[in-house]
Amino acid sequence: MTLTDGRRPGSRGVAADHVSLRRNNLSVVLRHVRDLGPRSRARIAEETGLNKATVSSLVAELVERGLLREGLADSSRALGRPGQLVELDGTGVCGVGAEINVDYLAVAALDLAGDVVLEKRVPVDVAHLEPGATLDRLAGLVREAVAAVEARNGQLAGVTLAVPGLVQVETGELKLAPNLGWGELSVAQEMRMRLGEPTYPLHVDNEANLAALAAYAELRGIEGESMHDLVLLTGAVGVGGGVVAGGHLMRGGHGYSGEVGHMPVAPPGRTCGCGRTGCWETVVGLTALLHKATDRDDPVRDPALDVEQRLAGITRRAEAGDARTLSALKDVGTWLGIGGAILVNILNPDVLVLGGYFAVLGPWLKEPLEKAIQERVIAPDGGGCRVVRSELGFAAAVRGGAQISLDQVFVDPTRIGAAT
Amino acid sequence: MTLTDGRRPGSRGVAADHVSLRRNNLSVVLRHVRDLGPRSRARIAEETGLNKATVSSLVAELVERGLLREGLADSSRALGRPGQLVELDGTGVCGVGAEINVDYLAVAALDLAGDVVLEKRVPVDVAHLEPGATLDRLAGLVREAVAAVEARNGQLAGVTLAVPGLVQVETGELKLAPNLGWGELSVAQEMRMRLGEPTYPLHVDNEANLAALAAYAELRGIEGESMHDLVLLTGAVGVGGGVVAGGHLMRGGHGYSGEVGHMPVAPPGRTCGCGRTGCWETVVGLTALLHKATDRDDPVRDPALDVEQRLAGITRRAEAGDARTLSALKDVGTWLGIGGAILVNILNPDVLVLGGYFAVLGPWLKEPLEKAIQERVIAPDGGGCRVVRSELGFAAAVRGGAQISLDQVFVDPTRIGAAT
DNA sequence: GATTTTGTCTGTTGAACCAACAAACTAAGT
DNA sequence: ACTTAGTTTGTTGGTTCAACAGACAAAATC
Repeated sequence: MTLTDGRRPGSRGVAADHVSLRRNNLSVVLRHVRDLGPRSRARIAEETGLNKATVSSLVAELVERGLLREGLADSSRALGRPGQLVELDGTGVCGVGAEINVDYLAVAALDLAGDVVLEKRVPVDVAHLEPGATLDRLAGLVREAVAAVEARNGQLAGVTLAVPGLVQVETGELKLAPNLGWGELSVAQEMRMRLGEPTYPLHVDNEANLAALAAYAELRGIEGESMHDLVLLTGAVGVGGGVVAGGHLMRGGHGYSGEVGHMPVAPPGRTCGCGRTGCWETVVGLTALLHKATDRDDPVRDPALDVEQRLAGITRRAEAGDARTLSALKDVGTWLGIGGAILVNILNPDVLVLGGYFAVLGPWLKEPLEKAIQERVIAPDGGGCRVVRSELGFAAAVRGGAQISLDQVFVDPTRIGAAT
Repeated sequence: MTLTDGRRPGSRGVAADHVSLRRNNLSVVLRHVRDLGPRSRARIAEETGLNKATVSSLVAELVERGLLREGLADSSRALGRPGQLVELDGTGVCGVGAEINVDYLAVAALDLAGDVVLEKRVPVDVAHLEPGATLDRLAGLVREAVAAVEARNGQLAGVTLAVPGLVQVETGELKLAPNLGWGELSVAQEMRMRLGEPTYPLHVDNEANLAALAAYAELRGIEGESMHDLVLLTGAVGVGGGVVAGGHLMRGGHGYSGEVGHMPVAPPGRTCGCGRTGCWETVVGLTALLHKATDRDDPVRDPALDVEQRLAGITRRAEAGDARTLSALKDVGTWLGIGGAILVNILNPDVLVLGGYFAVLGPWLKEPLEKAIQERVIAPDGGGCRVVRSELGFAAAVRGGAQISLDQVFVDPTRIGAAT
């Protein structure tokens, strides 16, 4: 991770002075403890290459800022004086993520340790509501989350909003959200107004991007620290894609990257929401699955049901071994692999993560998907890419939003807490 | 650009001390002068935010290392004492790039200012030669380039080899190069042996990746410094893709990214070299163009002709307004746009660069290509992506190889020159 | 000569480093 | 049980290095 850099990794480096040097090393120690767990000062010094005295000084400052705390004595080493464990102090600082999606609003607050302080999701038929009314309700949820953080005496690192559309990250303006039926709208400005011009940072980002970030954090715990490249596919009505490349979220030149749903891979068939035919999401979106697996008058297609109830219905049938359901799932899995192979050939990720409804139905999708990828990827052994289900479900984007707010604290710990 | 980082941007930051602080600021000043041109110390201080005294000290060290030199007096400002211009000293340090391709070997040496010291290309029918024999000949070219650098009394920053295949960058091992007919081979080790275990760094990288890097440097001069995201498409027998995202070369988890030639976008037609049908390169590769534009017994298809002679033939006919040629070019342009739109939707680059034969025939390909992209990209206005021809032609990869060696000097100027 | 700008010089500050050391513990010997 | 040697931890005092701040001589214009 950069030290003195701004947000753009490609930019010319920035001149550094003693302050940035200190900031860097504070960040190094803090992230070291986050990633590798509680450990003594001596061990931190050994592992980071910093001097023992320096580590002591850095830890003291981080403790004063409420980011680290001293824990128990370390009895793991046999000989010598036992060290005092230093661990992440989750209680002090929290980040909040909130999400607008087609049929729900959601919010999450995470503390510095990544533990969930509050998580809430309410069904809302956003497409049939005025944007203003939706934002009113979202602001209510954000206020609840902020209140929960304040009730814990926590400082708020920031709030990040996830939107399923094209977002200009720098300004927080939404350009287009076809699934919501929204056009241009300055979401950041509207929300700042509704939240009473708050002092904490408020950002807006693409839903799939934030979900990818959450999956990245989730999977580094499982797949290991050497995992740096990931593609997340979230299945919903459409298909969203988020890319982490070299440990950084890939946003593209104008923040419009990851629009994978409209790759023209399918044979000309159903017309897509974008007006064309042959789009990937016409064969792997939830609608496509329902059309393949059920008849028009099937009870799972009842408009009164929400996504999760429909998925529960499909899952039940698949578990019972219903032939038509299984065949439809295999079909979707194969198409998922055909598009997935394109992504793997272009991006060569370490893992391809299934999110949203793909994660729920993962057990049935995974096998045909992996087969299709193995057949189509040019690199030996599928480029070493594994297919993995995310456990975060529909909470991935809000988690990612909370995390990206917290990440700023890890990059620059001096943002938080009293000055020395 | 990072400061204290290793090669992997996602890795945990590295502890910094006074030495890395100095290294960073040396790098900042050096890159500042490279990117913004000659200027006085006072101006560098003003623009970078460093102190005047600090800049003096940094410049002195960079001059001592042979990376900067003092130029003329700056008479641009009206009032006051004129400054002494400080400029890049190209003469001291050079980087070398070399390339193995299907029908030629090439080498280039660039100095620190980016000026060409030597550039050479020799036709070689690599596919019908033993790999060992090819490497022997390549080693000869590299020795020529090194000799040219030494003749100028220049220090060699490094040598980078470009190969049209899947390369493991860390080890320098080639995994697969279908167009050469090569399998697994440790190119780095073989070349080090042939060059007599040289002391300078020797790396191996994918040809399209290096070409993308060269195009990035080329276009930042034209498109401006705010350009950070680029996709390069090199047309040859196949199609290669290179991606620069956020100013960094995107390599993927195992270095296998950018394999765009086999996206299944075309209708089932000719069988591709990979054994499947419908691959992108079956409709946009040079062979596809020749099949569309000419009959079997057409003189441009004469096996005695090389690529450039064939292209010259096609160009001549297009300029003369030959209907069949123009129609074939329009066709290829449209298919180029269909695949290109996928890349733009996924990666949202600032520019899509045409390299290799696409650049040569760019005038005829560009219009249908842009039309196809505009129609298929979801983001407004094609995601702000422009289509641009590269002027580097078939020298892009060697230039990129030389540049990536030189880049190391800009990141850490203390690698070069006498210690203070 | 007054003014403005450049670049150097002197001294200060801040942060990391180094070496020494007291504290806290284990293990072995008496 | 008590002592002693050996280990490891974390702090302290002093050193080093690099950036900074301000003063100032030099070199130009007006």
